[in-house]
Amino acid sequence: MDMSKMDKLVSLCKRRGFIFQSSEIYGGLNGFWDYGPLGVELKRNIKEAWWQDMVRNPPPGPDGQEISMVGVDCSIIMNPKVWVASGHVGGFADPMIDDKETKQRFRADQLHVLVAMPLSDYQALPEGARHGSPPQSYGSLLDHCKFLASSLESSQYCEWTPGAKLADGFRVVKNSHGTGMRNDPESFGSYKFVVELEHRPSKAVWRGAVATAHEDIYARLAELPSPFSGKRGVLTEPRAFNLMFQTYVGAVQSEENVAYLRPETAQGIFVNFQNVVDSSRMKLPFGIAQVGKAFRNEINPRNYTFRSREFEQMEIEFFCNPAESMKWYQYWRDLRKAWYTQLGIKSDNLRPREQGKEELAHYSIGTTDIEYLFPFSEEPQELEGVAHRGAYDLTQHATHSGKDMRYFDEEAWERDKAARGTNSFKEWLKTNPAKEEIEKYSFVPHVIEPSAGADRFTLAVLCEAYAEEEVKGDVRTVMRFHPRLAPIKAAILPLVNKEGMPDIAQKIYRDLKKSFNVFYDDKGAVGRRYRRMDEAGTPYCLTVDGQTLQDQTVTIRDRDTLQQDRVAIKELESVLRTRLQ
RNA sequence: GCGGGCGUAAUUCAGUGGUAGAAUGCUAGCUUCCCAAGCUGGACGUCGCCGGUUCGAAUCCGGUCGCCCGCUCCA
Repeated sequence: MDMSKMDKLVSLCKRRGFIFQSSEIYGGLNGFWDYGPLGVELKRNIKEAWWQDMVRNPPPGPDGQEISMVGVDCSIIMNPKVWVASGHVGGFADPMIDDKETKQRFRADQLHVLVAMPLSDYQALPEGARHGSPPQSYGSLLDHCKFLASSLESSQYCEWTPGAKLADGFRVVKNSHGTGMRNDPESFGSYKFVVELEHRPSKAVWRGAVATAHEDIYARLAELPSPFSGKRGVLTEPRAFNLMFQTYVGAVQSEENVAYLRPETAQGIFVNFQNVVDSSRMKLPFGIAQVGKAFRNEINPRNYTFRSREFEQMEIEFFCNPAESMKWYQYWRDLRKAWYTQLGIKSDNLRPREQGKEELAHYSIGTTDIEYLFPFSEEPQELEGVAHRGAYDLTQHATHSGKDMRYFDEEAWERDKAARGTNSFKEWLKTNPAKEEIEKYSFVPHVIEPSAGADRFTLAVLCEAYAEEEVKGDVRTVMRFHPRLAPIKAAILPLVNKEGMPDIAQKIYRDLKKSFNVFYDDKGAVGRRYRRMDEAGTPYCLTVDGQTLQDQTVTIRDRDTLQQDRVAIKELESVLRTRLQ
């Protein structure tokens, strides 16, 4: 037998009831998984450890101060405008085009087809529609695309290679790997037309732009040269890859009541920002946390539960004064890494990785991925992203909802108002103070977002825990969970099924299960029962033996060292409590 | 979505056209005072699903679903 560690782990998870394939008896469903009796305990323990350590009892802040944290639990389906504001409606629905020959795939909106047009027409384009800067609004974007499409009739497509020979008056200004689009109309002066074909593999500023006009432009895809080979006739029709799960609210399925299952829990926090401030007397800095399901229609779920279409997030949005935001960013980045280490993830396998500038989302000032080296990959994979999101989200929601998302710093105003010569902030505003001065008191908070994957961490814990070792010529498979996370905390075992041992063991079991998830087992030889508990990752086994009958003590076996100590029955609860911390 | 591989018991696998197997696990009883021991029994598979070829299909063919690997994707 030569199975990889990952194969053996997957097998154990199925066999012992950690993880099952969703709806397995019907052939499963790609990208969906169920947690079995042991898995659900493990995942609950993980979520509860997170809530306890981040929300109820977070460690002190960078200056030793108490951290203020509260939770919310938001609906999965929200007003669809939320997802317009967050950018998911525009950014998450990506039609893709394949190059049939080279098997390359790219987002349709990364195929830029700029068509010939007279210079005067170019100059007549709205400012935002000219190359180089993103259109200011969705509307102008649409207009721009339509305009391009309507001029297709008079267009001529360039060949792939820059400098390729074209008809008089045409030239190629860029190739696929060019950077920055030519935005200087003067340079077009000596040419009647400018023709350009571009494929931009990097994150495009014009996301969705051309996609919105695909009926017009994509009708001519067959004539377009492939950005990879320059060959015509190898591009497929764009196919929609809608990464948001869509549904309908109400019984009538019409365009007006389309809604989405949330692709992240974060937006529920942002839209409730003012509610929490108003209802809970929260003062900056403070955080709002949420644990919950999120849904993404991944193109290709892979690697066991790692990339699932339904998954659970543990997210914090930490709101702070912009002036202090970098301090808090560093605080959360370090704290989140330390948390994983604390729960038994070896630092060798844990890689914090600062994202490069070119990787960052356009709104992010900095992002650190906390990555884990899973056995299924040679590259570390993301467990959590700690992102400095600036004021982006609250500003977006302020713009789209028309609601004020600013925070008023009463303490700062109380401190300074005498110097400002008035008690009323509103009165002071009438004196037309400088913007920077106003923003000392009233501003949109910056946000630090530690966003962790509950299922990903559960998988990391499983991978990290799996171990095989040789004991007296036999292979022992043991899940070395941190005791806080272990699904079963202790097993209670009568050494043999006679002399009243089962009765004593049952009584111990009934007492302990009020406080811990414990397991009673009297089936088979005790060695076999120990091994069964090793596979379940149970840190302690309590065994009732002959001596128990004499002195009311039992043995307590340590999963990792196999050492046994004697403990009085009446002290079991406190001993366990200590050892399980 | 593409290419390749695979799908038989709870698990890991054997079985290439003729009555579905092994090991482990599970289970009942005996034994057993400490690490998958032993003995004697037992249960468990419409061979992923649908269709076709054939007298006859786990086996051949087509489709489909799922899993794995590589691309691709992962605001």
